[in-house]
Amino acid sequence: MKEFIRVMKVLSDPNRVKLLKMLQHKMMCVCEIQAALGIAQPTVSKHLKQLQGAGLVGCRKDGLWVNYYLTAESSNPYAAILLKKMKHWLGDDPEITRLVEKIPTLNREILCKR
Amino acid sequence: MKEFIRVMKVLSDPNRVKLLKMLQHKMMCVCEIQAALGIAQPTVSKHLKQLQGAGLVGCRKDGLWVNYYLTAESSNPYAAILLKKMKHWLGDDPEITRLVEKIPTLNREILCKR
DNA sequence: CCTATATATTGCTAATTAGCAATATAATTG
DNA sequence: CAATTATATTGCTAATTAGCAATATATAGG
Repeated sequence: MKEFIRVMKVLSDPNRVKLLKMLQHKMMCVCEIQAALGIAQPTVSKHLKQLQGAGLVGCRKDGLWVNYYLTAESSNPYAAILLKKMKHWLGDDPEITRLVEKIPTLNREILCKR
Repeated sequence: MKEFIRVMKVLSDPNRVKLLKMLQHKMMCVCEIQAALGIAQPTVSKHLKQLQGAGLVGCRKDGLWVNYYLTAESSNPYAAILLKKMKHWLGDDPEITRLVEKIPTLNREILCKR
């Protein structure tokens, strides 16, 4: 029950959903996500921590950057199923499409250093 | 997006999840649900209203009673899919099984009148 | 129409949480 | 090791919400 609730709770925030939809297209670092969503960096980190706690995303350090990605197989079964379902969802949402279109223009070399 | 968030938010409360799992077995009136969950009647009504708003349950009046049931086909596509998925979920959760076992013992004629 | 009863609504409180600014940590570079 | 930079953590505030008690609404029976 607790596992289920955790996934549902994590999926009930628009910014976290947008974040997952972006990660469907590309591994991303925190500053790229921050630029795309237009929210403060600590807020992004907090969202990512929750997504990680629910088994929806994982990360790998690469120097100063930390790359976040969708988990291939989660320890949380509800996470795995919902992630799969979400691939077919919200693809036509205007807010999501606008975000996804923005992804290729993000350049972490330029975005950072501030 | 809004429809999706709404379903996820509604599904991220333990009492609402328990309620749905009970409705999988039987149509129930408010006082039966109240007795099963052990929470105040207005709280039950509020949960039911949210579940209804997300397209997860419907209701039909029968005299003084109002019978709530899982929606066969919801206007909210996410609701429909999640309801279907949930049929195979949490069946082995101890809290859920305890609740479901209690259902046959509930008698609305006795429960009410207070 | 008056009473009883099942459910809905309202008003309130305590707990949770998304957001930010400030600060801490960690890794790279000179 | 000192400076820089990407990310994480902490502390705080405003907004949301689960819960209850009190009250309102609606329906059945006398």
